[in-house]
Amino acid sequence: MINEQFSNKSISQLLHNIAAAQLLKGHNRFRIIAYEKAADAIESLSRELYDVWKEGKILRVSGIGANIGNGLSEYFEKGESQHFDSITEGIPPTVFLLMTVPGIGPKKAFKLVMHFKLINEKTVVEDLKKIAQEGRIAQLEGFGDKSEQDILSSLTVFERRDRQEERMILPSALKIADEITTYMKQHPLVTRVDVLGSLRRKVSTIGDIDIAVCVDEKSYSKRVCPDYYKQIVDHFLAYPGKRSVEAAGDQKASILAAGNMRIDMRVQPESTYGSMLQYFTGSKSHNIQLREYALSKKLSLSEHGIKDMKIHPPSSGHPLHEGGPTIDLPLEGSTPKGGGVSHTFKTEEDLYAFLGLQTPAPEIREGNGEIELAKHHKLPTLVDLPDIRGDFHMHSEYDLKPSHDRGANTYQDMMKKGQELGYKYIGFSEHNPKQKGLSDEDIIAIMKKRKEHIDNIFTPHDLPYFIGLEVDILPSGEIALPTEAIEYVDYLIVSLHSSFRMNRVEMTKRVLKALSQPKVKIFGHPTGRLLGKRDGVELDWDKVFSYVLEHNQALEINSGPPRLDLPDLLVKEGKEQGVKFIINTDAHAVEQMDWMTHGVSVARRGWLEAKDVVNTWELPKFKKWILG
DNA sequence: GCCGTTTTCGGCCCGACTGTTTTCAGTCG
Repeated sequence: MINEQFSNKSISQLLHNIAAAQLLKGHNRFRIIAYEKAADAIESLSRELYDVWKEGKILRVSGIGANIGNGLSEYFEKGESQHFDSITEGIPPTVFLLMTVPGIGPKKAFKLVMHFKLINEKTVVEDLKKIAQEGRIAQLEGFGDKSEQDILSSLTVFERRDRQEERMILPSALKIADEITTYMKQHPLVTRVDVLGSLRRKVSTIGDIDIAVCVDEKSYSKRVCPDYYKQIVDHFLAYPGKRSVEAAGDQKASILAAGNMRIDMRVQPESTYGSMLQYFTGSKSHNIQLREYALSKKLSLSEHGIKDMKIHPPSSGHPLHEGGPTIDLPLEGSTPKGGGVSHTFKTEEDLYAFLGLQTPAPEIREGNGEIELAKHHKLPTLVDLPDIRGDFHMHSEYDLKPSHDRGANTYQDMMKKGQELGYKYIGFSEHNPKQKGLSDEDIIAIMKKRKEHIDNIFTPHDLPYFIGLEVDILPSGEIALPTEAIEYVDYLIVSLHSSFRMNRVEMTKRVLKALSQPKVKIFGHPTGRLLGKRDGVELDWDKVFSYVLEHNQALEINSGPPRLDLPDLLVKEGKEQGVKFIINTDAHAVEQMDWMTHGVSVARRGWLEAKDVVNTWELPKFKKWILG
């Protein structure tokens, strides 16, 4: 558990503030951009930057170089940085506070603070609200009646926002996205609707939902009905699940839906839909890198297409034809600046191919080196759901007096579900019997009886099965199971379920000790995080990686939506060191065995191929591994 | 301030929307 002051959100905020301070002071604008890029990179990091820094890898984060890196090191060590402080010096802290109100950026915030002398951090929101109500903002140069009203309503929302803007776990956001998608498809001009952005990239938590709407090509080429787009936007704004309208233009709009989830929608015709898919899917970092790469080839990339800056079209306006189809982009009213030939793309594959790139899977479009590999057509073939041959972390209702919750279904139910899922083998893993009130002899007897029970109920018609157990790692590093009971299992999963706040050195010692016990093959939900509720534990991951590598063990990718643990970035780091993984659901009911798809998404985001995931292996190879 | 298979110097993503002006600046994603 790290100090809130050092959380990614806080650090990102800090760098944004520094960028804003430089903007206000008129510093070099590329320096400002650099700080903003670093802030964005940290915000979308799937691990805590503080942990990355502790591992000495802070400079590996794209966008953090020597200067910002040093500043952050100092900040992490001392809780403040002289360098950073010197940049923000002279800017009242209330400016940064007001910047967090939607619609107020650095310049407006500064202007308001200076003009109205808003220097009390505790009352600034209240003070500004009062000033707005008195109609004094509208009199300020650059402000008007409308912006005064906007500020007033933003402030009101801001006041009761407190902690509501938390991110949603993936399935909850998917549900909202499904509903709006279905709704948008009802419009006759709509030919296709896609959920893009972080949802398509399968990020573990979702901040907002992006959808793209494709309209009938005819409506575009005819151009007899310029209000076609408007009709789509209006349809979107009339969504019954809408709480409020955030913005609305000719081709895009934003609303707030249930749970204050923001939904951004954009309209595009079929002829340019590929560009839209690409633009709206890539993370900010992926898109910026892609555009920079395109620019190095004198190609300018946008959501409408690619402008070739090398060739200038004849003044008659007829575009040259080269490569894909070309049209005069974009729609009336926004002629591209500087001329250049425009190429449009119906599919993403066409777009990437035009740039000479392999198309990266959506899950890895994070700007973490995928563009570099795409140039050489060396992107990995990512593991996929059909590759999975079995689930090894599932809890049945069998009562072995477990230390934690039991499942809802019988072994037979889970076997049947496994067969339906097309699995080739399966593993059962209740929690270990609780130690309180049970003697070692009791536990050994329970474990023996359980094995007999399982061996009795299945026939050769059932899938090959393995008897496992999820065992608590005690604070001492011992496991919560008497050694003699290990005889009655084929494999053990060891997991942290208590004492999460332990320092890095002690925690690493504890985990490695648990991993050294006989028959331990899997480290379950390794960080112990619960999304939005509990941070992961502090561990020396390099040590964990090399230990499991050396002892032929696997790190679990737990598919439970509140966990998604190991996190994708650590999966990627582990893979780079040769670590093997197992994707499990941790199902406590047969329906939850369908969660496998979420774990596969994490694996894909961690760049895993099937060979890296042990439960994609053929039975003989897998058997040798798990019993080995 | 960051970064590199055309660069260790000389570049740096792109467009939509909004409000205030009247051609643009600020903000956002």
